[in-house]
Amino acid sequence: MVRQREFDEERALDDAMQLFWEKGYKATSLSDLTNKMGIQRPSLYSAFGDKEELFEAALRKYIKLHSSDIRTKLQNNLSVKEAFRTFFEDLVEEEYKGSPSKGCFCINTMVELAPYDEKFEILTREHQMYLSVIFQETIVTGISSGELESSLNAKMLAQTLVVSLIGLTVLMKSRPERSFVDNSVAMILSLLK
Amino acid sequence: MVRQREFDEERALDDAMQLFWEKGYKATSLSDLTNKMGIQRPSLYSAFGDKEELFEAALRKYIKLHSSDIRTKLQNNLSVKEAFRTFFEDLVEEEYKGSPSKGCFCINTMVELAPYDEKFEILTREHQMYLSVIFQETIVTGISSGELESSLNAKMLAQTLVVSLIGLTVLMKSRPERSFVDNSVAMILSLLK
DNA sequence: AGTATAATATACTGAACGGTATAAAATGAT
DNA sequence: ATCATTTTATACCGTTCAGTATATTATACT
Repeated sequence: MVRQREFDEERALDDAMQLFWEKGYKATSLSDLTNKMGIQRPSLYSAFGDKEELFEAALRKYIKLHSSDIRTKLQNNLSVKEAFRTFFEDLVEEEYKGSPSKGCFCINTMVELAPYDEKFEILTREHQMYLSVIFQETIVTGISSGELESSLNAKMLAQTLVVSLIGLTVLMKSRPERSFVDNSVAMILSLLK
Repeated sequence: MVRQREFDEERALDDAMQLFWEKGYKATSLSDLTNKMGIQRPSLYSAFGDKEELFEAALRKYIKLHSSDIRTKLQNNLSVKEAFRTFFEDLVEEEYKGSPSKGCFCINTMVELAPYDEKFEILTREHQMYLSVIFQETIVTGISSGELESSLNAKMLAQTLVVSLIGLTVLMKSRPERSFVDNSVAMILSLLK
């Protein structure tokens, strides 16, 4: 080893993640990437491979962060109902305060790439399955503690919450009236009896 | 008027719709379009304007077809519960038999373009609102006939069903285990009491 | 039949794309 | 201090992109 890399790989990957997250795969050019990452083209290729490999690394990083973020949010609350309520309400609040957020990188990828590339089909599917497991565990906790009715089917309910989360996230991209989203959240949460 | 157009505009627009629906805006090139539509580039420009105008026309056509298709499916049934059940189950069945379908053109556009172009934000939002109205009318019918409990909030429920429809459509792009989707559908339908 | 008009087909434009060859700059090991 | 090695920076590659200029073909009207 002779000359050391001048840029922070993790920092550069984070910049790439933000860009792909915001604009998607096709709409993000290599010039966009090198500008945002602050590195030259050959440095990008030597460090991350081609555009698709960089995208995959960025998505994997997002999925890790997203998973632990959701886990934290759901566990940061004594009440399970309250945890889900603040989780969904914060999701909505984040989207409606000021300028729109970028939505979910994984969901964007499900739409843009999953149908045409098995690698991304699997990656995004496994993330959704993982989220449903986190949800399920949280629901089971609520049942065990007596907060939720023992008649609830934790797995089915968790899967339904994942579907609802996806639906809300995508719907909000069209910026519907807030009441549309609020009503849906309220009704979805009513499933947690 | 002197020389008449050699191609069927409506047919050509339908071809463009299929292509944009399948591949999205950016991933569909003008060469893809002229090949599929069977016309030359200048014919396309003179008949439909530029790529974005053609895309908008294609999306508007899809939205019209989709609206009336859903209206038909929901009204083709004596029981409201049964109508929604077959609607959602057919949606899933269509996706899982053989090769995957193209999903929903409007949802794809919500993800790819709505956040960056107000024209498509409005267009897609209004379609989702329209769908929720169709759903709401159907639910009200069920309440009036006594099939559904009068305590149901038709509007909230309809909006929730739209969110669920979006979530299911997007989730299926990652081709999850069928039970994941079936469970969600069953739980969503349980809201129709 | 001749002419005006509009729709074709061909070929081209400049720009942007993803990716890379080449060479200069920098550093650890000897 | 020199050398081997790897990262930089610049400039370039062929390809594809959306869009158009040009010229040919076909039709309706006179």
